[in-house]
Amino acid sequence: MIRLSKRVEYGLIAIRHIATKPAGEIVTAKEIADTYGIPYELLSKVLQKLTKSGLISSHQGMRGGYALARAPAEIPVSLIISAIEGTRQAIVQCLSEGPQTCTVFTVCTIKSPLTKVQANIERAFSTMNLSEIV
Amino acid sequence: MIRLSKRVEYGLIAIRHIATKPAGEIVTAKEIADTYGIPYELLSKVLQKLTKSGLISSHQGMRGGYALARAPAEIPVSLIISAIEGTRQAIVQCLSEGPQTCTVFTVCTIKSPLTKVQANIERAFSTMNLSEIV
DNA sequence: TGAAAGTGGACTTGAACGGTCGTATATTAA
DNA sequence: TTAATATACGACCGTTCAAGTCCACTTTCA
Repeated sequence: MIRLSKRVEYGLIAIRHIATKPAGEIVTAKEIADTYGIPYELLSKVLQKLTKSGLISSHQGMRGGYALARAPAEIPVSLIISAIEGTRQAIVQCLSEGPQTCTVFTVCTIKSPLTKVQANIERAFSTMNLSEIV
Repeated sequence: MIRLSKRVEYGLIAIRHIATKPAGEIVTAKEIADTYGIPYELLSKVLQKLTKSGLISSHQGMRGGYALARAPAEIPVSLIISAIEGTRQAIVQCLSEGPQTCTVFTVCTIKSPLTKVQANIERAFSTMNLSEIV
């Protein structure tokens, strides 16, 4: 009924993998890709997104790799998802776009009831953090 | 971050529209399509799905149309969604497919934590019914 | 009988996603 | 200083899927 993208799936697996290591230990993208059979190039991009969002830190060059940038308890699942998917999207267009761009805004009737559902979903993702996944 | 399909969106708008009418009154697909600016042909198929699932009843021929088949309080939003989307899908492949088809099953580590998130989402949709949307 | 309504299959199109390739850049060890 | 190893990043491709369209058929009532 509702599905996370492969990117997010890979991102969750990867960041969890990093979190299982002793704090500060550096993990390469290749190690993660090999361990879980994830396409290396795709995983790289996901990790780069997580880096840009400040959830993990990257270290270039030889002996480089990735490490957590925060404590696992400080990383809610919702942040991981929005970091990877970029534009945060709502369950219906009306909720994520401005009212002026919604074609059926004046007659749209399901908007307000769905905000409640939306809030529930958001909470489902934001109340769970990385420390609970490890 | 997570989005309902247009079909579901149209379905919710439509069934809500039907629910606002006096019980037993018949509403045509054309009326709904015109009112909300929804493509008629697409809406028809959505309504057909809702009909096949027994949420609404259809009346063919002239002066035909659709009416609710149950009381609004007996129609949870989750049923509307699954009626339209057909196969109920999980947020990650692992949860909806059998374990044997999941390529990373043996090493997949995020499956069990995500079942909790999944359950929360399901509950968000199943606890709300049509009578609360009208 | 004809107009109005639902039924249903086939098709097109566009965007998004998963995945790949190639290259540039940074860092470290020898 | 150089070679190896790692991330960074943009361009590209193929497939899939959702949205939308078209059209032929059936049913019903006036």
